[in-house]
Amino acid sequence: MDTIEVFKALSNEARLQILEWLKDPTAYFRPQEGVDLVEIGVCVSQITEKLNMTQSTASQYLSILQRAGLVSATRLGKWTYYKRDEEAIKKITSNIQQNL
Amino acid sequence: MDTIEVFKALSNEARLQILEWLKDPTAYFRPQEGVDLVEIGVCVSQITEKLNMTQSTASQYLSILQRAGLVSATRLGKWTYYKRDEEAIKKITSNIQQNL
DNA sequence: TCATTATATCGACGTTTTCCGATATGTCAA
DNA sequence: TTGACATATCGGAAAACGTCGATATAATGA
Repeated sequence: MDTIEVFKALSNEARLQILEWLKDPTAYFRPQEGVDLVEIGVCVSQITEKLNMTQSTASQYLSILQRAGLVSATRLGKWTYYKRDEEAIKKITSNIQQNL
Repeated sequence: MDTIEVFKALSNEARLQILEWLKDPTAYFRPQEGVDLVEIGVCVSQITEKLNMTQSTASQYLSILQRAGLVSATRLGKWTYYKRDEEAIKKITSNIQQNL
């Protein structure tokens, strides 16, 4: 768990926004054909749409969040679904709490 | 309390190092003529020395930490003493814990 | 007042980050 | 297989960051 990578990932308004939205996917995203937004996650297109940035940027930002261990990805057919990794986030915040 | 500024301040190895040292000043810094390292803080020269960077950089990094609310500064004579603002840090970490 | 010392600020330059458009890859359906 | 769609990756321009040396400011003491 590289703390600096986590802080870097969190040093960006758009990425914090994504994490925020993913806290309550059904509140922020349209329901998806036979996919449980909460269990599986939200696809890149929907995040791109809300972000008001290009698909390229959204994809890269999701990658950064994933590398930092804050979200996880699941590929299903054409779609990649991203969701928060609450376990990991709990470990990270408790680590920050303890060591900062 | 600007969260992003905090994360940016923490996205740097040297600045994290400074925060770490300031947790236990007497362990990492020489005693200072009639100044309580713990109560008043550590002066810029001593931090510069340990950082292995220039005085300019140390001063700027301390400024960044201060603007993020992580440390506070006290000027006494020629010296500026920096110490962790534990109150603020507690608020910040608890805020991260709660909102991340 | 002047020299000295501690700190802050300025200007610069290389590196990293931000964000984009273009294109490649993967997947499905016809 | 081909076309269409979702996502990832590449290459780049502009902004921000990391870090320095030089210089300005503040405080002290001779």
